[in-house]
Amino acid sequence: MAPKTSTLQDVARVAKVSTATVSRTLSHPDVVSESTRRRVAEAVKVTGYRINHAARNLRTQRSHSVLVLLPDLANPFFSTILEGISRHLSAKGYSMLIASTKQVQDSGERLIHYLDDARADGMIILDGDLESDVVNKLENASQAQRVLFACEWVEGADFPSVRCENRQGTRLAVQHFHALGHRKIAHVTGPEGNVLMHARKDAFVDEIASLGLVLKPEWIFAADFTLEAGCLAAQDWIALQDRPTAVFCASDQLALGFISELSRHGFRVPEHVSVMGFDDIELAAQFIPSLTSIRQDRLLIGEIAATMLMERIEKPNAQHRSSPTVLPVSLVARDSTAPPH
Amino acid sequence: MAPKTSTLQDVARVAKVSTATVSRTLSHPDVVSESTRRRVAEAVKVTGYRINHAARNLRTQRSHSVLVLLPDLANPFFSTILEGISRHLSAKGYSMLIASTKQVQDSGERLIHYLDDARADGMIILDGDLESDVVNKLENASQAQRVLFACEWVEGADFPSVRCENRQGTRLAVQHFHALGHRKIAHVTGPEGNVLMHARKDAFVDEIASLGLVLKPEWIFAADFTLEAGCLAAQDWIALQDRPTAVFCASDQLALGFISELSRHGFRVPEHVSVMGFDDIELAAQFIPSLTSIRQDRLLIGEIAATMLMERIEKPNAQHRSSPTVLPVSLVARDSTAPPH
DNA sequence: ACACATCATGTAATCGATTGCAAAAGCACA
DNA sequence: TGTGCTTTTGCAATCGATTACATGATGTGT
Repeated sequence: MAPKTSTLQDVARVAKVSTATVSRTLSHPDVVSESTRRRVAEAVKVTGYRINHAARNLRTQRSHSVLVLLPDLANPFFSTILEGISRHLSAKGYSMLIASTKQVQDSGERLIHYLDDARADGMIILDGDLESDVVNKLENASQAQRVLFACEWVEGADFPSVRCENRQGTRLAVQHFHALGHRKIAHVTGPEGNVLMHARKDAFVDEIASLGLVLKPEWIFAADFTLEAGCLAAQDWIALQDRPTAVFCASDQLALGFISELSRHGFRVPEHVSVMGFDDIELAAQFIPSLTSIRQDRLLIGEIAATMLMERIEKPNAQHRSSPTVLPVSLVARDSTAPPH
Repeated sequence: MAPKTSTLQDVARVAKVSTATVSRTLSHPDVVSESTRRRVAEAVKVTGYRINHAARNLRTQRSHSVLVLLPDLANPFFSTILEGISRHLSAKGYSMLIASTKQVQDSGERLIHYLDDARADGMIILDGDLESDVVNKLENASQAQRVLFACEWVEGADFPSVRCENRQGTRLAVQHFHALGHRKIAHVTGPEGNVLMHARKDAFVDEIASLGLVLKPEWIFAADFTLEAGCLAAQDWIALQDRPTAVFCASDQLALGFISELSRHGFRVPEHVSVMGFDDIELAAQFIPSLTSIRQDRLLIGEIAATMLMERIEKPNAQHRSSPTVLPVSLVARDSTAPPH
């Protein structure tokens, strides 16, 4: 007894109307008469009809789904953003596809095709470090409209994007240290070439300068956003003769790794050095010591990204803003920062 | 100049063969002659042909995508599992859809329909706490084949599943404490009603008994898997007259919260109390103190789940094993556990 | 040279919903 | 009752790939 799902035809037969009418009733209820609307509704209930997405997708040339591309699924930083995206999409009847840019099988080539494949109507990219030929192909007029960057972006390309106030966040961080009395402040950067890394590092250098502080070159530790890199940076800090009393890390993961490695070598935070991160991930508040950080509202980033993308998908002809949408950040002061001993 | 993606027809025209032949060349290359195979390959290259998934999905009645359902996107525990699933799926040309069971809009009703909607060929569920009417509907003969549980499962229902050795992991934990010399051991449980919570709690009680240890009722702290619950449990522990010297938490998040709250009240781990977790999430090694935990290979869980599901999707008639696949766990000893002072 | 098996290819129906166009029905007004 | 307009419905083509079946080409054995 295969419960063979029923089709528009079945509904039409039961309601004694044509399939065209059923289809109209379902997608443009206002154009059919009150009475047929009732008949069809009844027939739908009787037959247990469910629309077949494959058929609709083929006919309408839309997949009703959006691809989200992230550099690394296993990075908790992204999960809240996904949650935000997912909420908005599913409320609008869209599905969310996920793929990772770093996966060997998913060479950039492959990812691009989600769009012309009829597999996704648009994509949200959370990774600014795409290979440039991939970016070029995406910029192709027919596609750029349906691609949006969130958190990160590609310098030079003009895809729509949502991001947080990286410069302002960095400024807040430096000012916080300065207000506490720190004068020797270090920075652990993100990965070379990454747009966030540059935005934050440049803002850091600028702000240090505008406060009239000294910045030795060896107080900038090159790293990437990971825990491990934070540990390495801590080793570098330990090795210094003239140690900064405060360290601004470009991500919370970095900061956690940094603190953790320090503690393994007998240094305590904030007694020996103040440390802060960026992102305010869930764990920041629970770490020991709890981590001062720059908070970005990741749920909101996700929701806005989804909203903007759907706008562009559903009204491809409308004039959309081209400047990036920039969301505010705030400083959350916790135990990892204090005045210098 | 819309680059209008080309279709089978276009390829057929260029290669001067019928669309049927092109289709065959692409999906069953062995049935066409060497020469047409070359002609078609050439034509595909010239036209830049990409298969239209919507069309194929409609015709073949398969969506070539799998839905992964998780209780909470923002929980980092799941991300590595997703990574594992994603690797396998994308290698096989499948897409991965993600949805959250806790989302208001996604009432169970809605989730079920991904399958008969032609939106997904199967689903992997990482949440054992589905409402029972949802489970019932899924058990419907035509669907049960295409649903698989990972990590968690539903007691009584017989969907295929992959999980780790929860009992054995718990036993290892208790034995570890016992070997260190602990005799008063507490347990912070998962959420009431959750299958993992029960598996681990029961195993805990059993193992304590079989080692001949005392277990006071107030040494079992009811919680759920979150950081916050861990903090609360710590407060309960602090409030006890006769404090256990070791605490086994049902998840790493719990353990981190527990330790963190203790530290806020001046207690140190492992000096005042040994603590261990379950899962061995990335952060366990970096926390201060680093966390002893029971390791489950989440990447492997994901890969196996995907493999099993695809087996069932692609060979619906084959006889598949019905007993759960159970993966081994191991104990990773770190700094959060030590002999009692 | 004929009968027959084998292999390669083409023809056309099909999956299920949507939609332009035209026909029919309903309605108002003279 | 007839004319003209609006609203509601049906017909049939369409989206693009797959595949059962038919047809044609090639080859083999006697």
